[in-house]
Amino acid sequence: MQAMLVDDVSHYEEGQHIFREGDPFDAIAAVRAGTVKTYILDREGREQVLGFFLPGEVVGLNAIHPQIYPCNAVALDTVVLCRFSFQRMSSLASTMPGLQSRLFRLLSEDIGKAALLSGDFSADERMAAFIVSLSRRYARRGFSGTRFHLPMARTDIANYLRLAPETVSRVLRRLRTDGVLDIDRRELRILDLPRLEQMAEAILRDHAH
Amino acid sequence: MQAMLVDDVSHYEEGQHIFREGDPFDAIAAVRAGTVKTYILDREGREQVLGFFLPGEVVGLNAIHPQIYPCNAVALDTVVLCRFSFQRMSSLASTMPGLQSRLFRLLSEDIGKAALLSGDFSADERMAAFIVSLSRRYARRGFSGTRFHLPMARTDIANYLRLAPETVSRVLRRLRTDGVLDIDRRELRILDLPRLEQMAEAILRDHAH
DNA sequence: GATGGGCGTTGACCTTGATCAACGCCCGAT
DNA sequence: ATCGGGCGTTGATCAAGGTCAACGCCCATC
Repeated sequence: MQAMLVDDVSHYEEGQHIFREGDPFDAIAAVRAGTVKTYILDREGREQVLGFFLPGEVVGLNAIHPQIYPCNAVALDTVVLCRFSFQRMSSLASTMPGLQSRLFRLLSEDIGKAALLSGDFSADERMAAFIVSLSRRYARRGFSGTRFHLPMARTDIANYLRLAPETVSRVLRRLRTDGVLDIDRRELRILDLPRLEQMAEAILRDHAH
Repeated sequence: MQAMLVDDVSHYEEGQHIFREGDPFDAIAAVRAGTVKTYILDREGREQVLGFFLPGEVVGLNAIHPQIYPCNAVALDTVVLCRFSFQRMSSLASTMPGLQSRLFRLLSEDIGKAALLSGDFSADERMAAFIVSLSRRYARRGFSGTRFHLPMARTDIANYLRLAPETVSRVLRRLRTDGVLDIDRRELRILDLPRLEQMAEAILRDHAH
């Protein structure tokens, strides 16, 4: 069924844009490999990171209405994307309840995801939630959930979590000192996942499966 | 069409619960009159406000998946609700593209709404955005956009905006001192809407009509 | 009328994370 | 090999808003 709907498989080099704010929305994009970052630029041209998308995840769902991408998406490393025509997809959804229900589900999950940062959480909690979320998403796709490479810069993590980069460094150092994780630049190893999950639970309570 | 789908019109007194966390999801609830607050309770039983729903707005969309309400909804004053069976609605959506498209739109708008608080915004910006958002939503339904009664307590506003109640009082006092608005307990009058909108624009950029 | 509870406001003090100002490391270009 | 730029880390200081501790107002109940 999925092969039936794939319009396009495309490759992007690190730093290439997949879509830009204002582009017309016509397809749902699923990441097959690599990592995608979405961001907006504010009035002064400063970047605000909205999210990171790992293999198996769908980018740009919030463009369904009003059919225009409200943000930019850029490849953080080499990315492979599968595109599904939304027009064709929603027509088929009319006759295939399973597909319609799948779309409702994806959209409903995105509501949950957007709430990740809307709480009043400490820097520790945010950082823990970010790491646990990555861990779970990598594990869900068959990758290691305790040892992974961070494809995004500290400044991007900080921006996404609405923290200063200095604070990200400090929290990571504290977590390393406490024996919760080990980190060397972008190589991360989780040493005490239950501890991290405990720190993250207030944030991730809606996403425990 | 809408009359065709209405299962139920019900009334709630102030303080009555409309649904509770864990209740099975079976219908979409549209507010016809009054105001609804949604909240969750954390592990220690503390309340976290998730949103306020005005007349014409739909409560509980994020329950579509996984068919269980993830939060509580309570009437802040006398509330009239219309319920639409989601089962029937989604079957009909399969054959009526207009309805399906309307559902996608409602869900997509909810993603946008959840992002309201996910940024790194000052107390002033949050308060301004809250007031402008209320103003626009009241105006959209034909009520006055510059003079309205706040149906929720300061503690609820503070909780929703992730601020302390003292801070809400202080910001409102500052805005009154600056001549931006006048407020006496729950009666609010906006005196300088452009100024408020300017303060709110970083937050509301995604929600401009 | 008196009392109690809920709500909102106010001032003083405290805490968390941001800002500012460096420094070190790594990698690519020359 | 050297240099420059980007990235990450570290320490000192500052600021926004939270916490704590009141007080005043309003309304319902007795």
